[in-house]
Amino acid sequence: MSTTSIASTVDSQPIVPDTPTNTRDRIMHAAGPIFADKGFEASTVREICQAANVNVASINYHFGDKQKLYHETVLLAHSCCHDSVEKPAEPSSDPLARLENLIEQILFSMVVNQDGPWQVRLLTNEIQHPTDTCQQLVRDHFRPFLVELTQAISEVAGKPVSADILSTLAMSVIGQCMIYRFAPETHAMTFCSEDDIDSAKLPKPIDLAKLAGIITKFSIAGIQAAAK
Amino acid sequence: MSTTSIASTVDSQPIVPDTPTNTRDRIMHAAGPIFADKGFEASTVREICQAANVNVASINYHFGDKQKLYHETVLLAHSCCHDSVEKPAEPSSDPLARLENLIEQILFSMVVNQDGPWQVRLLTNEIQHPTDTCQQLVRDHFRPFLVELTQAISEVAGKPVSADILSTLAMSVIGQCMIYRFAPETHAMTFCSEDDIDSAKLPKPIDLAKLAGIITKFSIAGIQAAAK
DNA sequence: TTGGGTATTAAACGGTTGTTTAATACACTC
DNA sequence: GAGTGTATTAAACAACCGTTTAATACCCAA
Repeated sequence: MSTTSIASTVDSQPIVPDTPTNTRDRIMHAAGPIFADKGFEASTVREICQAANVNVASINYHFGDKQKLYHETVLLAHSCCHDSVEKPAEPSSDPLARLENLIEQILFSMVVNQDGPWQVRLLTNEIQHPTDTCQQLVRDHFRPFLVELTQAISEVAGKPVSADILSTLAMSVIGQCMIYRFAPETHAMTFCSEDDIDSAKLPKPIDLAKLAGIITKFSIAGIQAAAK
Repeated sequence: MSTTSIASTVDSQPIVPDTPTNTRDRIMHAAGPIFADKGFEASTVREICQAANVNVASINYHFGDKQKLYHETVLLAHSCCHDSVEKPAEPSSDPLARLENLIEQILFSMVVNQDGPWQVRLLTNEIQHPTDTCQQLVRDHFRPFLVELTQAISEVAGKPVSADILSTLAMSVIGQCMIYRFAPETHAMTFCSEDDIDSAKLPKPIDLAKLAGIITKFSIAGIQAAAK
């Protein structure tokens, strides 16, 4: 509508544009938050197309059907999150520092984007109700990350511990972070006074570094206690 | 159909019968696992009625509409779970023992009923996407439990700690337990080999006591480290 | 037996779903 | 300019949704 002219010779087109110009991307960026908020079944192609300002038939034309649109949207969300997390250039040789960095990674990638981007919410839904799309995510993303985490935990423990215990410890670390993603509303309802429920949702990004520090200290002590 | 005769004078009718004889209860017990598996929107009144062996009009007759059926089903799930958790008759004076018992309570009430009863799954869904029904649950169940937990943590810490830190520690304890509920499939997919994904789902009830022990030891060390 | 309240049923209701169709608009090569 | 392939559109499609209706079956007091 606005960019009809000659500029289609690529050039200044970012990989993930904020306001995508082509119809296909516009549909996915409109579908993302809707799928994330309401789930697959409750989201209708009509509201997605209305949000994207495209015709209802566009989804079937560009993606085949609603299910395939969902699949591609989840993969897009994954690639966005995967890239946005900042990893240190050189992994520290200190296992404690490495553990703290890993905890920060989980916390930031899973919590910080709360009310902004929709990608994390969509991925969290997949974690809980995995579709075929999720297996791909596990293989490409979660498992490699978990190998790193388990290695760091093993070094923090100092002594050798069984694989079972090791995976339990990893779950404890992950659980401490993920709870802030899984139960934010309930967390607010539980801790806040009855009146200002909306006021205090998730921890602010400012506090996240401090939160990561607390969880790290908590975890280091827990890991070393389990190794004794 | 089968029990048409005189026995309607109550007598041998349990409060929560396994195979409810009256239509209203049969609908709720059929709706529970369906709502838990597929969510509110994706569940249809027709499949619920088919599972309950009742007419489609029965839901509207007995509950008004689909939404009210959902509400009553969640409340039923809550009352079932609430009653099934075993609390010690006398709360121990030892804060460590009390913490371990609380962790066992979360773990057992949230994990042990995995593939059997549907109640926990339904409640977990409510925790993440709270409806009006959830506020009632928080007030009646979660908040009182959290007061107990926070009190135990405070005593385990020994020294006085700020309320902020205290609630963070409580979240760490809860998170370690809830992760086994929130991400069971992903957990299996991540830790198991590619082939036998279905074989190892959640920890068996047998292992849950051991798991509770590990989490407790982990948490005690973490709490005391945070208090230093 | 009669009358009335409750429970259950088959059938139909209007509305919405995801998807398809057929026509149109556009950009480009020959 | 004719022809071609792609992109977009309004309209229609059959199927399904939650809900309503009106008729029927049942039980029990009068």
